[in-house]
Amino acid sequence: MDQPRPVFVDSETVVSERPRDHKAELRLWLRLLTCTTLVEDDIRSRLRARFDVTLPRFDLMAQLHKTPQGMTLGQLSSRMMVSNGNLTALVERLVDAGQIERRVSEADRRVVQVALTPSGEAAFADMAREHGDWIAGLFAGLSEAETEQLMRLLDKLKTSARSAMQAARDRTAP
Amino acid sequence: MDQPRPVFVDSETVVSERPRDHKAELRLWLRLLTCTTLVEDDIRSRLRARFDVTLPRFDLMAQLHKTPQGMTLGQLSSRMMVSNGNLTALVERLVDAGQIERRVSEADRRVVQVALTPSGEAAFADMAREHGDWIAGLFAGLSEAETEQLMRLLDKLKTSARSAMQAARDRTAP
DNA sequence: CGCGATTATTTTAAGCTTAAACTATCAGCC
DNA sequence: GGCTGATAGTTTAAGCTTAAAATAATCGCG
Repeated sequence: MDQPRPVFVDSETVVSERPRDHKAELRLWLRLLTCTTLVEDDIRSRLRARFDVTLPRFDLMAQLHKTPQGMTLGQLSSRMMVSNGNLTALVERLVDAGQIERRVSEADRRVVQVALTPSGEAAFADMAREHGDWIAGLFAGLSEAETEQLMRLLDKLKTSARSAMQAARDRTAP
Repeated sequence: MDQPRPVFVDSETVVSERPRDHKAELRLWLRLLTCTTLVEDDIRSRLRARFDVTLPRFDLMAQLHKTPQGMTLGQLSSRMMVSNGNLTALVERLVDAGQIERRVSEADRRVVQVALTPSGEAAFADMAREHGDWIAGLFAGLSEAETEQLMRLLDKLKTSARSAMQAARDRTAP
Protein backbone atom coordinates (compact mmCIF):
# COMPACT_ATOMS: atom_id res chain seq x y z
CA MET A 1 0.00 0.00 0.00
CA ASP A 2 1.11 3.52 -0.63
CA GLN A 3 4.20 2.38 -2.47
CA PRO A 4 6.72 5.16 -3.08
CA ARG A 5 5.45 6.27 -6.46
CA PRO A 6 7.84 8.33 -8.57
CA VAL A 7 7.31 12.03 -8.07
CA PHE A 8 8.26 14.69 -10.56
CA VAL A 9 9.55 17.54 -8.54
CA ASP A 10 9.40 20.74 -10.46
CA SER A 11 10.71 23.94 -8.98
CA GLU A 12 7.25 25.24 -8.21
CA THR A 13 6.02 22.60 -5.88
CA VAL A 14 8.95 21.52 -3.83
CA VAL A 15 7.17 21.69 -0.53
CA SER A 16 4.15 19.66 -1.17
CA GLU A 17 4.54 16.43 -3.04
CA ARG A 18 5.60 13.17 -1.59
CA PRO A 19 8.74 13.48 0.50
CA ARG A 20 6.88 13.20 3.77
CA ASP A 21 3.41 11.85 4.08
CA HIS A 22 2.22 14.11 6.89
CA LYS A 23 0.62 11.15 8.53
CA ALA A 24 1.74 12.02 12.04
CA GLU A 25 0.44 15.56 11.79
CA LEU A 26 -2.88 14.41 10.39
CA ARG A 27 -3.37 11.92 13.18
CA LEU A 28 -2.47 14.55 15.72
CA TRP A 29 -4.96 16.95 14.21
CA LEU A 30 -7.72 14.37 14.29
CA ARG A 31 -6.96 13.57 17.88
CA LEU A 32 -7.03 17.23 18.81
CA LEU A 33 -10.37 17.57 17.10
CA THR A 34 -11.73 14.50 18.84
CA CYS A 35 -10.76 15.79 22.27
CA THR A 36 -12.30 19.17 21.67
CA THR A 37 -15.51 17.73 20.27
CA LEU A 38 -15.76 15.27 23.13
CA VAL A 39 -15.48 17.96 25.78
CA GLU A 40 -17.59 20.45 23.90
CA ASP A 41 -20.47 18.06 23.33
CA ASP A 42 -20.44 17.00 26.95
CA ILE A 43 -20.50 20.57 28.21
CA ARG A 44 -23.17 21.49 25.70
CA SER A 45 -25.48 18.74 26.83
CA ARG A 46 -24.92 19.47 30.51
CA LEU A 47 -25.61 23.15 30.04
CA ARG A 48 -28.82 22.29 28.28
CA ALA A 49 -29.94 19.70 30.82
CA ARG A 50 -28.97 21.65 33.90
CA PHE A 51 -29.59 25.27 32.92
CA ASP A 52 -31.49 25.12 29.66
CA VAL A 53 -28.90 27.30 27.98
CA THR A 54 -26.96 26.82 24.77
CA LEU A 55 -23.18 26.73 24.59
CA PRO A 56 -22.85 29.85 22.41
CA ARG A 57 -24.93 31.82 24.88
CA PHE A 58 -22.82 30.60 27.75
CA ASP A 59 -19.65 31.50 25.88
CA LEU A 60 -20.88 34.96 25.15
CA MET A 61 -21.85 35.54 28.76
CA ALA A 62 -18.46 34.22 29.88
CA GLN A 63 -16.72 36.81 27.72
CA LEU A 64 -18.84 39.59 29.14
CA HIS A 65 -18.26 38.34 32.64
CA LYS A 66 -14.54 38.73 32.13
CA THR A 67 -15.05 42.35 31.13
CA PRO A 68 -17.61 43.86 33.45
CA GLN A 69 -17.48 47.21 31.76
CA GLY A 70 -18.81 45.57 28.61
CA MET A 71 -17.42 45.06 25.14
CA THR A 72 -18.14 46.10 21.61
CA LEU A 73 -19.49 43.56 19.16
CA GLY A 74 -16.20 43.70 17.31
CA GLN A 75 -14.26 42.76 20.40
CA LEU A 76 -16.69 39.98 21.19
CA SER A 77 -16.45 38.69 17.65
CA SER A 78 -12.69 38.46 17.72
CA ARG A 79 -12.47 37.00 21.21
CA MET A 80 -15.07 34.38 20.51
CA MET A 81 -13.63 33.72 17.06
CA VAL A 82 -17.00 33.82 15.39
CA SER A 83 -18.20 35.95 12.53
CA ASN A 84 -19.60 39.36 13.09
CA GLY A 85 -22.96 38.56 11.61
CA ASN A 86 -23.29 35.62 13.94
CA LEU A 87 -23.28 37.88 16.96
CA THR A 88 -26.11 40.09 15.83
CA ALA A 89 -28.67 37.33 16.25
CA LEU A 90 -27.05 35.79 19.31
CA VAL A 91 -26.98 39.11 21.11
CA GLU A 92 -30.55 39.75 20.08
CA ARG A 93 -31.71 36.54 21.73
CA LEU A 94 -29.82 37.22 24.94
CA VAL A 95 -31.22 40.73 25.09
CA ASP A 96 -34.71 39.30 24.69
CA ALA A 97 -33.95 36.90 27.53
CA GLY A 98 -32.94 39.84 29.74
CA GLN A 99 -29.43 38.50 30.29
CA ILE A 100 -27.49 41.24 28.54
CA GLU A 101 -28.07 44.78 27.38
CA ARG A 102 -26.89 46.73 24.37
CA ARG A 103 -26.26 50.40 24.04
CA VAL A 104 -24.95 52.41 21.17
CA SER A 105 -21.73 54.20 22.01
CA GLU A 106 -22.06 57.94 22.28
CA ALA A 107 -18.55 58.58 21.12
CA ASP A 108 -18.95 56.56 17.93
CA ARG A 109 -22.45 55.81 16.87
CA ARG A 110 -21.38 52.83 14.76
CA VAL A 111 -20.27 50.99 17.87
CA VAL A 112 -22.55 48.82 19.98
CA GLN A 113 -21.58 48.08 23.56
CA VAL A 114 -22.88 44.94 25.23
CA ALA A 115 -22.81 44.02 28.91
CA LEU A 116 -24.41 41.56 31.31
CA THR A 117 -27.45 42.73 33.21
CA PRO A 118 -27.45 42.06 36.96
CA SER A 119 -29.74 39.14 36.36
CA GLY A 120 -27.48 37.86 33.60
CA GLU A 121 -24.51 38.20 35.92
CA ALA A 122 -26.27 36.18 38.60
CA ALA A 123 -27.34 33.50 36.15
CA PHE A 124 -23.82 33.24 34.80
CA ALA A 125 -22.33 32.95 38.29
CA ASP A 126 -24.49 29.93 38.95
CA MET A 127 -23.58 28.27 35.71
CA ALA A 128 -19.89 29.07 35.91
CA ARG A 129 -19.47 27.30 39.21
CA GLU A 130 -20.76 24.02 37.89
CA HIS A 131 -19.10 24.50 34.54
CA GLY A 132 -15.75 24.73 36.30
CA ASP A 133 -16.44 21.50 38.13
CA TRP A 134 -17.40 19.74 34.92
CA ILE A 135 -14.25 20.81 33.14
CA ALA A 136 -12.12 19.82 36.12
CA GLY A 137 -13.80 16.43 36.10
CA LEU A 138 -13.15 15.87 32.43
CA PHE A 139 -9.49 16.79 32.83
CA ALA A 140 -9.04 14.96 36.10
CA GLY A 141 -7.03 12.15 34.54
CA LEU A 142 -4.12 14.48 33.88
CA SER A 143 -1.58 15.19 36.58
CA GLU A 144 -0.57 18.74 37.34
CA ALA A 145 2.65 18.25 35.42
CA GLU A 146 0.81 16.86 32.42
CA THR A 147 -1.62 19.74 32.50
CA GLU A 148 1.25 22.16 32.40
CA GLN A 149 3.00 20.30 29.64
CA LEU A 150 -0.12 20.14 27.55
CA MET A 151 -0.63 23.84 28.06
CA ARG A 152 2.87 24.52 26.88
CA LEU A 153 2.55 22.34 23.80
CA LEU A 154 -0.78 23.85 22.83
CA ASP A 155 0.71 27.27 23.21
CA LYS A 156 3.43 26.27 20.85
CA LEU A 157 0.88 24.88 18.43
CA LYS A 158 -1.08 28.10 18.57
CA THR A 159 2.03 30.06 17.71
CA SER A 160 2.90 27.65 14.93
CA ALA A 161 -0.56 27.80 13.39
CA ARG A 162 -0.77 31.57 13.56
CA SER A 163 2.58 31.94 11.92
CA ALA A 164 1.71 29.49 9.15
CA MET A 165 -1.51 31.38 8.51
CA GLN A 166 0.36 34.66 8.41
CA ALA A 167 2.87 33.21 5.98
CA ALA A 168 0.08 32.00 3.70
CA ARG A 169 -1.48 35.45 3.81
CA ASP A 170 1.84 37.08 2.92
CA ARG A 171 2.23 34.70 0.01
CA THR A 172 -1.20 35.58 -1.36
CA ALA A 173 -1.01 39.36 -0.98
CA PRO A 174 2.62 40.46 -0.96
CA MET B 1 -8.00 22.11 52.74
CA ASP B 2 -10.32 24.84 51.63
CA GLN B 3 -8.08 27.55 52.91
CA PRO B 4 -10.53 30.13 54.20
CA ARG B 5 -9.26 33.16 52.42
CA PRO B 6 -11.88 35.85 52.70
CA VAL B 7 -13.84 35.64 49.52
CA PHE B 8 -16.21 38.34 48.51
CA VAL B 9 -18.49 37.01 45.94
CA ASP B 10 -18.21 39.84 43.54
CA SER B 11 -18.39 39.55 39.82
CA GLU B 12 -14.64 39.09 39.48
CA THR B 13 -14.09 35.98 41.48
CA VAL B 14 -17.18 33.90 41.29
CA VAL B 15 -15.60 31.17 39.28
CA SER B 16 -12.60 30.70 41.35
CA GLU B 17 -13.34 30.73 45.01
CA ARG B 18 -14.62 27.67 46.73
CA PRO B 19 -13.35 24.14 47.18
CA ARG B 20 -10.73 24.20 44.44
CA ASP B 21 -10.44 26.84 41.84
CA HIS B 22 -10.08 24.75 38.67
CA LYS B 23 -8.35 27.66 37.07
CA ALA B 24 -5.60 25.64 35.42
CA GLU B 25 -8.06 23.21 33.87
CA LEU B 26 -10.26 26.01 32.60
CA ARG B 27 -7.34 27.78 30.97
CA LEU B 28 -6.20 24.54 29.43
CA TRP B 29 -9.66 23.89 28.05
CA LEU B 30 -9.85 27.37 26.54
CA ARG B 31 -6.46 26.95 24.95
CA LEU B 32 -7.43 23.59 23.50
CA LEU B 33 -10.56 25.16 22.08
CA THR B 34 -8.60 28.05 20.64
CA CYS B 35 -6.16 25.76 18.86
CA THR B 36 -8.90 23.64 17.38
CA THR B 37 -10.91 26.63 16.23
CA LEU B 38 -7.84 28.26 14.75
CA VAL B 39 -6.94 25.22 12.68
CA GLU B 40 -10.50 24.40 11.79
CA ASP B 41 -11.33 27.88 10.56
CA ASP B 42 -8.18 28.00 8.48
CA ILE B 43 -8.88 24.65 6.86
CA ARG B 44 -12.49 25.59 6.31
CA SER B 45 -11.61 28.77 4.48
CA ARG B 46 -8.95 27.09 2.37
CA LEU B 47 -11.29 24.29 1.36
CA ARG B 48 -13.84 26.85 0.32
CA ALA B 49 -11.38 29.05 -1.57
CA ARG B 50 -9.50 26.24 -3.26
CA PHE B 51 -12.16 23.60 -3.86
CA ASP B 52 -15.47 25.29 -3.14
CA VAL B 53 -16.34 22.60 -0.63
CA THR B 54 -17.49 22.85 2.96
CA LEU B 55 -15.66 21.30 5.87
CA PRO B 56 -18.48 18.90 6.85
CA ARG B 57 -18.61 17.58 3.30
CA PHE B 58 -14.87 17.07 3.26
CA ASP B 59 -15.02 15.29 6.61
CA LEU B 60 -17.74 12.98 5.42
CA MET B 61 -15.83 12.14 2.26
CA ALA B 62 -12.71 11.54 4.33
CA GLN B 63 -14.54 8.97 6.42
CA LEU B 64 -15.82 7.18 3.35
CA HIS B 65 -12.38 7.26 1.78
CA LYS B 66 -11.03 5.38 4.75
CA THR B 67 -13.63 2.67 4.25
CA PRO B 68 -13.92 1.98 0.53
CA GLN B 69 -16.60 -0.63 0.99
CA GLY B 70 -18.85 2.08 2.41
CA MET B 71 -20.47 2.64 5.76
CA THR B 72 -23.89 2.83 7.29
CA LEU B 73 -25.25 6.18 8.42
CA GLY B 74 -24.99 5.00 11.99
CA GLN B 75 -21.30 4.27 11.66
CA LEU B 76 -20.74 7.60 9.95
CA SER B 77 -22.64 9.38 12.67
CA SER B 78 -20.58 7.88 15.45
CA ARG B 79 -17.24 8.31 13.68
CA MET B 80 -17.94 11.91 12.79
CA MET B 81 -19.45 12.58 16.21
CA VAL B 82 -22.45 14.35 14.77
CA SER B 83 -26.11 13.66 15.27
CA ASN B 84 -27.94 11.20 13.13
CA GLY B 85 -30.39 13.73 11.78
CA ASN B 86 -27.52 15.91 10.69
CA LEU B 87 -26.29 13.30 8.28
CA THR B 88 -29.55 12.87 6.44
CA ALA B 89 -29.31 16.32 4.88
CA LEU B 90 -25.54 16.30 4.45
CA VAL B 91 -25.66 12.98 2.63
CA GLU B 92 -28.53 14.22 0.52
CA ARG B 93 -26.47 17.18 -0.70
CA LEU B 94 -23.46 15.05 -1.51
CA VAL B 95 -25.63 12.58 -3.40
CA ASP B 96 -27.06 15.48 -5.40
CA ALA B 97 -23.52 16.60 -6.13
CA GLY B 98 -22.68 13.13 -7.44
CA GLN B 99 -19.88 12.59 -4.92
CA ILE B 100 -21.41 9.73 -2.98
CA GLU B 101 -24.14 7.17 -3.44
CA ARG B 102 -26.63 5.59 -1.06
CA ARG B 103 -28.20 2.20 -1.19
CA VAL B 104 -30.53 0.47 1.18
CA SER B 105 -29.08 -2.70 2.61
CA GLU B 106 -30.75 -5.84 1.37
CA ALA B 107 -30.09 -7.74 4.55
CA ASP B 108 -31.73 -5.09 6.73
CA ARG B 109 -33.95 -2.62 5.04
CA ARG B 110 -33.60 -0.08 7.84
CA VAL B 111 -29.92 0.32 7.06
CA VAL B 112 -28.56 2.77 4.50
CA GLN B 113 -25.10 2.21 3.08
CA VAL B 114 -23.13 5.15 1.74
CA ALA B 115 -19.98 5.13 -0.38
CA LEU B 116 -17.94 7.48 -2.56
CA THR B 117 -18.62 7.41 -6.27
CA PRO B 118 -15.57 7.17 -8.55
CA SER B 119 -15.86 10.87 -9.21
CA GLY B 120 -16.16 11.56 -5.48
CA GLU B 121 -13.10 9.43 -4.86
CA ALA B 122 -11.13 11.38 -7.43
CA ALA B 123 -12.29 14.73 -6.07
CA PHE B 124 -11.36 13.67 -2.56
CA ALA B 125 -7.91 12.49 -3.61
CA ASP B 126 -7.17 15.95 -4.99
CA MET B 127 -8.36 17.68 -1.89
CA ALA B 128 -6.70 15.29 0.54
CA ARG B 129 -3.28 15.92 -0.91
CA GLU B 130 -3.44 19.66 -0.28
CA HIS B 131 -5.27 19.23 2.98
CA GLY B 132 -2.36 17.17 4.27
CA ASP B 133 0.05 19.90 3.28
CA TRP B 134 -2.01 22.54 5.01
CA ILE B 135 -2.17 20.60 8.25
CA ALA B 136 1.53 19.86 8.11
CA GLY B 137 2.17 23.56 7.62
CA LEU B 138 0.05 24.55 10.58
CA PHE B 139 1.82 22.04 12.81
CA ALA B 140 5.26 22.72 11.43
CA GLY B 141 6.38 24.60 14.55
CA LEU B 142 6.35 21.41 16.59
CA SER B 143 9.32 19.06 16.58
CA GLU B 144 8.80 15.38 16.06
CA ALA B 145 9.26 14.78 19.75
CA GLU B 146 6.73 17.44 20.63
CA THR B 147 4.26 16.02 18.17
CA GLU B 148 4.57 12.64 19.82
CA GLN B 149 4.27 14.10 23.27
CA LEU B 150 1.20 16.08 22.35
CA MET B 151 -0.32 12.98 20.85
CA ARG B 152 0.28 11.09 24.04
CA LEU B 153 -1.16 13.80 26.25
CA LEU B 154 -4.25 14.17 24.10
CA ASP B 155 -4.74 10.45 24.21
CA LYS B 156 -4.66 10.63 27.95
CA LEU B 157 -7.10 13.51 27.92
CA LYS B 158 -9.44 11.56 25.70
CA THR B 159 -9.36 8.65 28.11
CA SER B 160 -9.89 10.96 31.06
CA ALA B 161 -12.86 12.71 29.47
CA ARG B 162 -14.52 9.50 28.39
CA SER B 163 -14.18 8.03 31.82
CA ALA B 164 -15.57 11.16 33.50
CA MET B 165 -18.51 11.09 31.13
CA GLN B 166 -19.13 7.44 31.86
CA ALA B 167 -18.97 8.13 35.58
CA ALA B 168 -21.53 10.91 35.24
CA ARG B 169 -23.79 8.58 33.28
CA ASP B 170 -23.50 5.90 35.96
CA ARG B 171 -24.38 8.43 38.62
CA THR B 172 -27.51 9.53 36.76
CA ALA B 173 -28.82 6.08 35.85
CA PRO B 174 -27.48 3.49 38.26
C1' DC C 1 -15.58 71.76 3.97
C1' DG C 2 -16.39 67.66 1.09
C1' DC C 3 -15.24 63.27 -0.75
C1' DG C 4 -13.21 58.79 -0.86
C1' DA C 5 -11.61 55.18 2.11
C1' DT C 6 -12.21 52.77 6.30
C1' DT C 7 -14.59 50.74 10.07
C1' DA C 8 -18.61 48.68 12.79
C1' DT C 9 -22.51 46.43 12.39
C1' DT C 10 -26.63 44.35 10.05
C1' DT C 11 -28.81 41.78 6.54
C1' DT C 12 -29.32 37.84 3.57
C1' DA C 13 -28.99 33.28 1.74
C1' DA C 14 -27.31 28.97 2.31
C1' DG C 15 -25.89 25.50 4.98
C1' DC C 16 -24.82 23.09 9.44
C1' DT C 17 -26.35 21.24 13.95
C1' DT C 18 -28.95 19.54 17.59
C1' DA C 19 -32.80 17.41 20.31
C1' DA C 20 -36.93 15.34 20.18
C1' DA C 21 -40.66 13.20 17.99
C1' DC C 22 -41.76 10.02 14.48
C1' DT C 23 -41.67 5.96 11.03
C1' DA C 24 -40.20 1.67 9.52
C1' DT C 25 -38.02 -2.56 10.22
C1' DC C 26 -36.25 -6.28 12.67
C1' DA C 27 -35.54 -9.77 16.55
C1' DG C 28 -37.13 -12.44 20.27
C1' DC C 29 -40.61 -14.73 22.53
C1' DC C 30 -44.73 -17.02 23.67
C1' DG D 1 -48.54 -15.73 13.85
C1' DG D 2 -48.67 -11.70 16.64
C1' DC D 3 -46.99 -8.91 20.55
C1' DT D 4 -43.10 -6.25 22.59
C1' DG D 5 -39.07 -3.84 22.60
C1' DA D 6 -35.03 -2.37 20.31
C1' DT D 7 -32.66 -0.32 16.33
C1' DA D 8 -31.78 2.69 11.92
C1' DG D 9 -33.08 6.65 9.76
C1' DT D 10 -36.01 10.68 8.81
C1' DT D 11 -38.48 14.74 9.98
C1' DT D 12 -39.20 19.03 12.35
C1' DA D 13 -38.36 23.23 14.80
C1' DA D 14 -35.16 26.07 16.62
C1' DG D 15 -30.93 27.84 16.71
C1' DC D 16 -26.04 28.45 15.19
C1' DT D 17 -22.67 29.76 11.58
C1' DT D 18 -20.56 31.59 7.71
C1' DA D 19 -19.56 34.52 3.58
C1' DA D 20 -20.83 38.19 1.06
C1' DA D 21 -23.35 42.27 0.20
C1' DA D 22 -25.44 46.28 2.18
C1' DT D 23 -25.85 50.18 5.47
C1' DA D 24 -24.22 53.67 8.27
C1' DA D 25 -20.91 56.44 10.66
C1' DT D 26 -16.34 58.15 11.06
C1' DC D 27 -11.74 59.53 9.51
C1' DG D 28 -8.16 61.55 6.61
C1' DC D 29 -6.79 64.56 3.47
C1' DG D 30 -6.74 67.89 -0.07
